[in-house]
Amino acid sequence: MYLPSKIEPKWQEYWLKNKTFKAPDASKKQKYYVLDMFPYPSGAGLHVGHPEGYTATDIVSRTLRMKGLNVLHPMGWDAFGLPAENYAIKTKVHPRKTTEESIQQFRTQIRSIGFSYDWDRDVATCSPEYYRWTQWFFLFLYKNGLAYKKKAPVNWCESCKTVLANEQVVNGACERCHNAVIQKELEQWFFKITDFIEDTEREGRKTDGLLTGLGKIDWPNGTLVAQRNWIGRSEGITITYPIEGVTQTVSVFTTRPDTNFGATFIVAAPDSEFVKKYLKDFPKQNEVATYVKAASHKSELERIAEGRQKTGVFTGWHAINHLTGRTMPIYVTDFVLANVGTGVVVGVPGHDLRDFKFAQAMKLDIVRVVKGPDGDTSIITQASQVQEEAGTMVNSDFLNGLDIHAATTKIMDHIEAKGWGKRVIHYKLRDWLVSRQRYWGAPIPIVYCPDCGELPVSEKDLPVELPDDVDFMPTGESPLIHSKKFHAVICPKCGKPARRESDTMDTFVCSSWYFFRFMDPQNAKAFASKKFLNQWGPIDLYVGGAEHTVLHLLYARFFTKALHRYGFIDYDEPFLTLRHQGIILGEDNEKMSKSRGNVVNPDDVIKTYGADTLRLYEMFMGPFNQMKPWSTKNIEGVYRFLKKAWFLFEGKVVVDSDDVLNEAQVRLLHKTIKKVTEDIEHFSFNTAISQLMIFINEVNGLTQLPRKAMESFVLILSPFAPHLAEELWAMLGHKKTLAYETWPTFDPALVKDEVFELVISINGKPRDWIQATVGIAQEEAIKQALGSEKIQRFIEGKKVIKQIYVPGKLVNIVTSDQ
RNA sequence: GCCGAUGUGGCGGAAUUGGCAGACGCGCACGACUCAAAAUCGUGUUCCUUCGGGAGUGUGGGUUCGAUUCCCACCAUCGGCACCA
Repeated sequence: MYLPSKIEPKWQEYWLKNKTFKAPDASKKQKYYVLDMFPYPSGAGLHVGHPEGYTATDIVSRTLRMKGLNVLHPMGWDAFGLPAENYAIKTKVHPRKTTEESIQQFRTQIRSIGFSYDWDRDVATCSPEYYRWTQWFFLFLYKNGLAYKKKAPVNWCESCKTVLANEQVVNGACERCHNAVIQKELEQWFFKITDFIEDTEREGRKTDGLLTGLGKIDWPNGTLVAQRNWIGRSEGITITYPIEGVTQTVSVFTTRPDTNFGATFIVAAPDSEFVKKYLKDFPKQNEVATYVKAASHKSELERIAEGRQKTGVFTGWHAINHLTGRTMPIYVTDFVLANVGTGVVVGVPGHDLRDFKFAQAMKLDIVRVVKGPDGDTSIITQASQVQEEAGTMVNSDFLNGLDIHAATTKIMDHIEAKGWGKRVIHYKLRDWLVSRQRYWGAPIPIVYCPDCGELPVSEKDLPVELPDDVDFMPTGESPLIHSKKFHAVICPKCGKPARRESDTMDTFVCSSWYFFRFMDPQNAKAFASKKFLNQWGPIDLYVGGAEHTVLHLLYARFFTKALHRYGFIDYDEPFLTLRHQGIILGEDNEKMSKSRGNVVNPDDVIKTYGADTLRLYEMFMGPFNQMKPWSTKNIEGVYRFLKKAWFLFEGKVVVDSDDVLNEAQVRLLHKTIKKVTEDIEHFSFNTAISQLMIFINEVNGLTQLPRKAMESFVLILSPFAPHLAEELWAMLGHKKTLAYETWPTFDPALVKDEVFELVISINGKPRDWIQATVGIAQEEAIKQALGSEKIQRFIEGKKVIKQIYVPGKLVNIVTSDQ
């Protein structure tokens, strides 16, 4: 009987006890680092989505070990974060307790699936041994001017009582609780990620920027595009205009100076520097002040809810267009974003839809300066006439007749030559706000001394421990502020009583470097030694969900580039190959959720069918990176396959000769080895499994087991169903694990057939099939094809105008219509 | 609106330098074994058909001897970004 519950725990214990998958630091073998995105251990336990990615990396890891590589395959816990703290607020159970329990549960569940992790490298981000080095990273960035404090308008969630990073604001609402996010001015810590957008050089060491680095890594296209868009590089020009009757000037940023002959007004963001600086000088300062105040009270959500109706207020000032001499009224409006360029924009209503709508609302002039592909040169009165993308210049003096792109270059040169403006590059990416007014995170290692000011904690005093005895109810300030024990600190410089920074770090900081810790997890002197960082890094294969296309991956790349710049590591990209798993939907084709009641618990699957079936099923469901629904029925299919394999081996006599296999079966085995090997390399696990099924179906009736052939089969099955494979390996008479046996190779001669079925088609439609030898010549193939009675019937009375032979495949006979 | 992905039987899916559409699995039908059931094994299973064939990979065009595959235009679903000047 095939009893997974008997064999699986046994092998799991064996692997653990013998440290079968320990990755030795000293090895002559070539290294390969396979990493999963480590899970956040939530109280809900493991989800079927977790083993999807973990099985894929496990298949790759097990295969590469058999191919003779020294594989580093670790697992750990992303253990700081809001859910545990929120749960604590609700239930009064300390986050440390719930987190430790969850880690325990996750570890047990993950071990019950038989993944080949090196458990000696297990780390949790909430342990002092770990966050000590998270704090070290903060100091590392701080000392190099890459961490700084700034009063800034920040995204504030009133419900979570915390600041959010731009990335954590979704449609103007908090990513977690979906409450409206408001703007608040606070002193916050930032990491200077923008310093790494472009290529940099320090002491002769070149570090590829976040943009160019994307060009040399093997990542899914969509993720590369998302990163590029998030960084949002745009080349433009800042133009400074004089203002009529006063000495002040106004500077605007534009990427489309080509349309500047059509500029008829200027618009500034309510919270722009320009408005802040000159508000009291505006002739209409009262109206503007009212508008600015109203705008600041609007949340991002309200702005969006207004349906993009354009509103604004005139400042009373007019700027003068250098090119046309036209006076352009300056307005304040909330459709302009303060943090883009100068926060002030030149209005070209003929060729920008937003400007057009504003001009309509404010009854401002609209001038056409571009003739689009439709050839329309009439006065622009409707939105459909607003040409933004393409065309040639009109009504623009020396630009007339030029394509808009050529005109852009020409006018930029002109503006710079005249000294009216300067080319600039603008990025959407902002520096990373890492302060959190929360308890369950790594404390920021800074102290404030009344005399000496802001000082970094000395490295030898790390970790700054997170005290357990605090009231972590959210108040808008960090809970640590109320902990006397935490604050009992003296100034490292003058020895007077000082105050600790009470904010903690964003959990994304913890997860930006965990993959380095796995390379040297016990190191008490450094986050990892240079030797191991360069020996094991970079990560060769990284697998995880596509929800991390910007956040985590961008931050991890930033940390890697910072380490590279200062000589800690020799590589400047952390993840050479990245693959995303597709989301597993519920049986009803909807996203799994408690409220829908369609959640599948992996433990239940293991209980009924075993871990091998769970692994195999998740890989057999469909293409790895695609979204796919769960099906309880389809699990039966892979379970049957494993049972077939078991019954094929159980109680059978093993013979040393492969003669019990016929030639077709031998050929099939070699084809199977080839296909499984290649499919694993291409992440096509579903087709690899179907090939294994084909093989088992073919040899199902065997009464004696040919040793060599069956050994090969067991070895290529083992990455997918390792427990069963170990058991079958033992049935073949082996005493130890197959984990380091040599991966089978195929005989190229046996993969190619000697005869094939030659398809004969007429006008592209297959009509007959005949046996032909592989090396058959074109003339012979066509002759044989025409010799077919069936074919003769079809071409009778018709004129054959062409014959095509595709070697090893088909003959196509083309006839005329008559 | 922009960007990215996807679209093939009753269902999950397979097939890419353009060459037999539907591998493998599920489900279903029939058969074998059984007193019976389960399990297992075998056969069949895209649709239509006058059994000669015909149609067919989201839709409409195109290129080609030949298109699921390449090109153009559209439609639908999902995901991301979203007033970024």
